[in-house]
Amino acid sequence: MNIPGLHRELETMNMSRHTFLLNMYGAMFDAMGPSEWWPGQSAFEICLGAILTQNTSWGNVEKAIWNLRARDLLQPGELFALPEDKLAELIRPAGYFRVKARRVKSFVHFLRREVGFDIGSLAEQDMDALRGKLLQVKGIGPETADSMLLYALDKPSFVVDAYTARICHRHGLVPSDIGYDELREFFMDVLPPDIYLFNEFHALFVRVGKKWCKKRNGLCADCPLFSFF
DNA sequence: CACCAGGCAAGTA
DNA sequence: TACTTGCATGGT
Repeated sequence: MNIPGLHRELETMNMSRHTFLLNMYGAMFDAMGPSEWWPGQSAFEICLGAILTQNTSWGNVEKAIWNLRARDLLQPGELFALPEDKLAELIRPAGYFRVKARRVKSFVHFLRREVGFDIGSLAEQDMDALRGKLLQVKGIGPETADSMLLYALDKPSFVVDAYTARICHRHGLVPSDIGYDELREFFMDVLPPDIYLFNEFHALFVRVGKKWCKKRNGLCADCPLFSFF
């Protein structure tokens, strides 16, 4: 893949993109240790969290999930039966609660017609075909779909998010306006489709980004990736 | 007070 | 197709 605006040619550093990315991964892992993502006790809970955390801090999502857990509602059938306005009130702390109630509803409707609420059997489907189906569900965009595929369904789909784009752009690897699918391919084109690698890579980007790559920040000398600038 | 958080869909031109 | 806007709570 040729990316216009790429202002760091890794080849001139006598290094392949494959090697460079794995070195970044190693530096982050050495500094942060394993992430043990995604938090959640079931595949369905992970999918739910993927919707609830859209543009929202995880702490707020935890409160919403706790509300559902306390009522034993962390199952697709239970949420299918729950009126949308009741669901909205329970997930209020996660923000955008009316929008997200609708999105959760559309997801459990998808589960019912696709696999009869048996989320485990989703994992038997081909990854690309399943990704296409998830993207047709209103409220599931590319990041949410890939999070579900990787963290809930054990599919090697690389998850890209705002931190991934920000970090890669600051390191001169990609243009700032790169699209989601292009950035995903930037990784998937050269990395082995390894579930553990993809899991940790995304988690480490988020953890490192939260700590050292906030929107306003410039370069931080204590960032584990500082030597990659 | 302003700004941000593990996005997405719908509306507009 | 390419931009813009609404959604909303809670932490810093």
